[in-house]
This record gives sequence, structure tokens and C-alpha cells, in this order.
Amino acid sequence: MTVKKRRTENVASAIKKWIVEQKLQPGDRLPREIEVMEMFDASKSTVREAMRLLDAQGLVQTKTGPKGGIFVSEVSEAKAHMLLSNYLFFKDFSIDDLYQIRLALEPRLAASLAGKLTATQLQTLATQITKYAEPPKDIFEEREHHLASIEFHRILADCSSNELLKLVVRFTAQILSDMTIYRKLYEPENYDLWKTGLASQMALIEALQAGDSEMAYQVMQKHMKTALKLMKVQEVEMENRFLDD
Amino acid sequence: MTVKKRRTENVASAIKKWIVEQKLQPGDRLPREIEVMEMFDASKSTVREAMRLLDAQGLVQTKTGPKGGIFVSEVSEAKAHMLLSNYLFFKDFSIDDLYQIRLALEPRLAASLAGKLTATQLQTLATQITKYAEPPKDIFEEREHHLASIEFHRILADCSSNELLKLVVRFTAQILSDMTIYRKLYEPENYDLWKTGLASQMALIEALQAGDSEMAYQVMQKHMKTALKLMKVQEVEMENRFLDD
DNA sequence: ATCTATTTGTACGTATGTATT
DNA sequence: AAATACATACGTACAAATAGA
Repeated sequence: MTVKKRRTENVASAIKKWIVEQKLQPGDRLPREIEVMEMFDASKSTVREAMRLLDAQGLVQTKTGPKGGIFVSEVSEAKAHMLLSNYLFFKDFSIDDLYQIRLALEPRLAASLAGKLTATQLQTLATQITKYAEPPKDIFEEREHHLASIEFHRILADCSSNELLKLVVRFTAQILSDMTIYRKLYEPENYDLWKTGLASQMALIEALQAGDSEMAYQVMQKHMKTALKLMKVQEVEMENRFLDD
Repeated sequence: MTVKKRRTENVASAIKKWIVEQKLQPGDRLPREIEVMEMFDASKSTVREAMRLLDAQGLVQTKTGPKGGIFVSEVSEAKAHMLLSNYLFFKDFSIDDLYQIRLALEPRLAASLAGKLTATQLQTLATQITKYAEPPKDIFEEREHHLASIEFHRILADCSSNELLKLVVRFTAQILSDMTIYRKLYEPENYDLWKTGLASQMALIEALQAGDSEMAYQVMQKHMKTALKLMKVQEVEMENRFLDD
């Protein structure tokens, strides 16, 4: 038996379907609220609630005023991240889980990009590394460096044409950025780990430039393992929370 | 400058925040519509539109009648899949992209589960294989077998405690299930590939049972490569579409 | 800079639908 | 079967934002 749905939901589905049928593209305008009301013989509030359903999914955006209206929208990365966060909110998700995924995806990502990057892209990566090439002077700089080194991975993922891969990799990086971590690099052991990590990122750029997939894979794999070790010694607790839109 | 938001959005954010602060759990009831109106000094329509925003994100569900109301909800897998589909809708996403991810994740998933599965779980997997252990008699049975062999991967992923990994793996499997594929197994070359695939799934169960991570990894990797080959010869076109709720 | 037209956003009252007791 | 408690749907009035004259 099919579940009986609210009128609002039916209207939302119908609009979705309509968007697909009309082959509307991001930026295209939907009929005005009042016209949608007539199209589906629904009241203002029903239509508006339906729009909020699509809105929350990132499929439409609305603007007031002349030349305003309801526009088809491509789901933004930020929205997708938020929705993924929501999914994980009531679930247990650990640092180990995070790194299991990073360890699986990042080396393959790196391998797939070897020899495919433009000079500009390689340069961007190299520049990013310089932001944390020196040991941090204090705890605040340490935080900045940490964020910058994560940004390296987001930049790299952005080079991929695999949209789902990109999304997941960038999402994991986002989680790491959202965590407040101080790595206590002044402790000798941690400092060594950090240094190893830096070295592997430099080696990675070389491999990417040289088009050496296998090397890129190996280097990234090693880098991920080092990064995980660095996390583990911090006993980081992940804050599971809604992303504030 | 912070973007000016609609009242509806602010209310939705406030409710989210309130859920977190009150440490509400799935199944817990929110105040009634009318009480929420008072809490945030907002009108009925504003509150209802806010609820639809949360609703679409899968965070709340509503029921009418006495004992009804608005309930906090864990985001369902189906909802998460739909939201991921939306994200990919306007983007190019190919079979190769799909398999790049499967090739990265599935072997590691298998390796992580080696020696960790209960007898029941292993039995479920073994039973699943029997559903397509014999060559299909006709094109319809072929379709059934195809779906069943994908289901194997969904079952396996379900055994993982890594919720994000599980989500992505099961999502990729879902995409494959949604595609209408006929493998033309009567062509000798394809038949051999199919047979190889089946053999590796059986070998996988053995490795999982034996607790041999490395073997599980290798076998699954091989299986993925075989599966990709089978796809490629079909020249499958992926239909990119909204999942109908 | 001000006004005007257009379009969404918010408010509010009432009626209807639905599930529980 | 009837009363109750809740969301859902409708319609109107007015507010806010914005493009263009």
C-alpha cells in the first residue's frame, strides 16, 4: 500500500517532476507562486510549504521583487555538507571511521590526478604548502597551519572531475577543519610526525607533476597514516553537531 | 556581511539549535505548532514553513491527531540517498566515476570486516549468492540476478559500523540497482566475466570467515575490476534523475 | 534619491482532515 | 459513536525587498 502523503508533498514532487520534464537548468525561473497555485489548484500556503521542501533540498532559491521569483538551483557543496552532517548527527562517527574513508579515497584520488594537473593547479598546491612549511611559533599559528594543511586536500580534491568522490573527500576535510585541534607540536614525537607529513605532501606534488600514479598513491597513503597517528595522540573527540547553515 | 535571512529560516535554525541544546533524541516530541509559534513569536505560516525546511532535511516528522505532533527523527538512509541524488543531478557522473569510488571503498570495507562477522551475517551473504549461482534462463531472470548480486554488496556494507562508509557504498549500489542493465550473458566473453565475478564473491566469503583481511581486500578488488569490465562492454548510460521520494 | 510596480515573505483566522480514546 | 487533539489546507490582507523609471 502506498503511503498517503500530504498535499504539500505531492505538490513538491509534482514541481520536481515538472522541472525534470521541462528540462529546466540551474538559473531557470519557475512560474510565480500564484501561477503554481493555479497549476496545481493549491492554496498559497500549500505551495509555499512545497517550495520550502525543495528549498531545503537545495533545488530552488527564491528572490523577492521584480525580476525575482523562484529559480532552479544546483545543490551547493555547502548544502550537501550540511545534509551529510545531519545524516551523521544521531550516529556514532569516529576519527577512525573518518580515516578509514580518507585512507581509502585520498590515495586513489591522488593516483588518478597524477599527470593530469595543469601548471596552475600544481602551483596552487605548492603555494599552499608554503603556508605551513615552517614550524608554528605559537598555538594560534599552529591552528592556522593545521587548517592550511587540510585546505591542501580540499584543493586537490577540487581538481577531480569525479563529483561524488570530490564531495566525500571535501566533506571529510571539512569535518577535520571544524574540529578544534591543537597538536602539541612542541612535543618531540609529534614534531617528527608533523615533519614526516610535510615531507610527504612535497613528495606528492612531485609525483603528481611527474605523472607517477603509483608513487602518488603510495605517498598519499603514507601521508594519511601519518595524519591518523597525529590525530590519535591528541585523543581528539569529535563534536557531532548540526552545521549551522 | 552576513546574509539577511528569512524569518522562516531563522526559526528553522532556532529549532535545530533548540533540539541540540535540549539533547532531544529521535522519537522525542517537539512542542506543538502553536507553542512553537509562541516560543519564537512567529505566525503559523512561518512556523509551518520552518517545519517543512526541517522535514525535507529528514530531521523531523509530523503526525496528525491526538498523540500526534512533531517528532525528532534520525535521517533515513533513503532520504540521504535522495539528497545525494539531488546533488549529482545537474552534474556529470559516469560509470567510471562510480567505479573509481567502489574500487577505493569496497576492498577496504571487506578487509575491515574480515574476521568480524557473525555466523548469521556470513550465512546471509552465502544465501544471497545462491540467488544467482546458476546462469539466468532468460532476460528477466538475468535482471533479477543482477539486482541480487548488487544486494550482496549492500548487505556487506550494512555490516560495517562506519556510517559514512556504509552510506556511500550503499548509495553506489543503489545507483547500480536503479540502472536497467542487461548484460547479454549469452555472449561467451561476458559469460566468462560473470563467472569470474561469482567465483570471487565466494572466495570473499571464505576470506571474511577466515579473518584474512589481505585476501578479502585482494578478492574484492579483483571483483570490482571484473564488475567494471562487465559494465563497460554494456555501454551503459546512467540515467541521472531525481529519486522519487 | 524617490517613487512605483512586481514578486516573495509574514500574519492571522477559519475550516477541514485524521488518528486516539 | 462521539469527543478530543493535533496537523493540514485555504484565503485574505499587508509587509518587505528590489529593479527600473
